[in-house]
Amino acid sequence: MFSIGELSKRTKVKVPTIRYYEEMGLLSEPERTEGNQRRYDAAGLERLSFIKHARDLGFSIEAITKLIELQGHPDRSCQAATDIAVSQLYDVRAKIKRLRALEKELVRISKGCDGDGVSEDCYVLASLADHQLCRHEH
Amino acid sequence: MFSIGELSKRTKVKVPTIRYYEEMGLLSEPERTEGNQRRYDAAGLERLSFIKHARDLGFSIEAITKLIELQGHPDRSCQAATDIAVSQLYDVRAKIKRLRALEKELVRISKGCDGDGVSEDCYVLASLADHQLCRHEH
DNA sequence: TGTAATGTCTCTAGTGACTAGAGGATCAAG
DNA sequence: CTTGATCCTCTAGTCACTAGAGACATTACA
Repeated sequence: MFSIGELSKRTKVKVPTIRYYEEMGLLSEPERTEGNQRRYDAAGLERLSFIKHARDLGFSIEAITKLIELQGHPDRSCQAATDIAVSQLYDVRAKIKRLRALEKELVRISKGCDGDGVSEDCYVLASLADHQLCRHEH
Repeated sequence: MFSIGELSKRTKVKVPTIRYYEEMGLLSEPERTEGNQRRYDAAGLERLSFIKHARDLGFSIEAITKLIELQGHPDRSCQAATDIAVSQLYDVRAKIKRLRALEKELVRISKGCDGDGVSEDCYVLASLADHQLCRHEH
C-alpha cells in the first residue's frame, strides 16, 4: 500500500492529475487511511500505468474509458479495442499530413525574409496578410 | 460597411469567434449602428483575414498579437516577425516528429491484433497495459 | 405599413485535460 | 512531541473557442 505521492513517482503522473483521473472515473476510488488519505495497491498502479501509456499515445480520456471497460469484460470481442486503436492511428496520420503542409508553408515564409529590413517590407507579415502568396493549401 | 454575419461569411470565421477576437484585443472595436450592432469596413476585413490565416498556420493568439503589433509599427525591424515564424516552424517540426513515433507504435499495436478474439487476449489492450511491449520511445 | 424571419446583442457556462493556489489536516522521522 | 513534508478539498485559471438563453435590431416581403 502506498500514498498518492509514491504512485505519482512510480508512474510519472502528477498528483493532481491522479485525482483528476479518479474524478473522471478512470481510476476507481482507492482505500483511505483513518486520516482520509488515499492508499493504493498493485492493481491501482497497473491501472494508472495503462492510462498513462494510452495518454502518451494520444488516446483521449473518452477512448481510454472505453478501453478500460473492455478490460473489465474479458469475454467481449476485442474488435472494439482494435477499432479504437485504428481510429487513433487515422487521427495521428491526419495530423501529420496537416502539419507537413504547415511546415512547407512556414519554411517558405521564413526563408522569404532574411529579417534584415524593417517590418513594413517584411515578407512574413506580407505572407500572413495575403493568402494569395501561399503555394499550398492549409 | 457590413455586419458581423457578412464578415463571418467572407472570412469563414464564426461570429462568436469574431467577438472573441475583439475581446482579446486582436480586432479593434468596430463602429456600431444606432441599434448597437457592429459594422465593419475593408480594414476590419483585412485584419481578420490576417488573423485567420495565421491561426490556420497554427500561430497562437499571443504570437498573432505580437505580429499585429509589428504591423502597426512599420519602422521596426522585421527580425521579430521572422523569429516568431521560425519558432512556429520548430514547434511544428517537433510535433511532426512526435506524431511519427506514435504512428509507428500504433501501426504495430493495431497489426498485432486482428480483432478476431475476445478482449482477454487482445494485443491492443496488452500493449497498452505493458509498456515493455513497445518497440519505440514515445 | 405590418409582420415574420433572420440576424445580432450581452452574458454565462461548457469543452478537454489538466495546472495552480489557498487553507487546513495528517503523516513519518528524529 | 515537534517539525516539515505530504496530503486533503475546493475554487479558479489555462487555451481557443463553442453553445445557449433571453432580449433587441434589421430586412424582406405582402
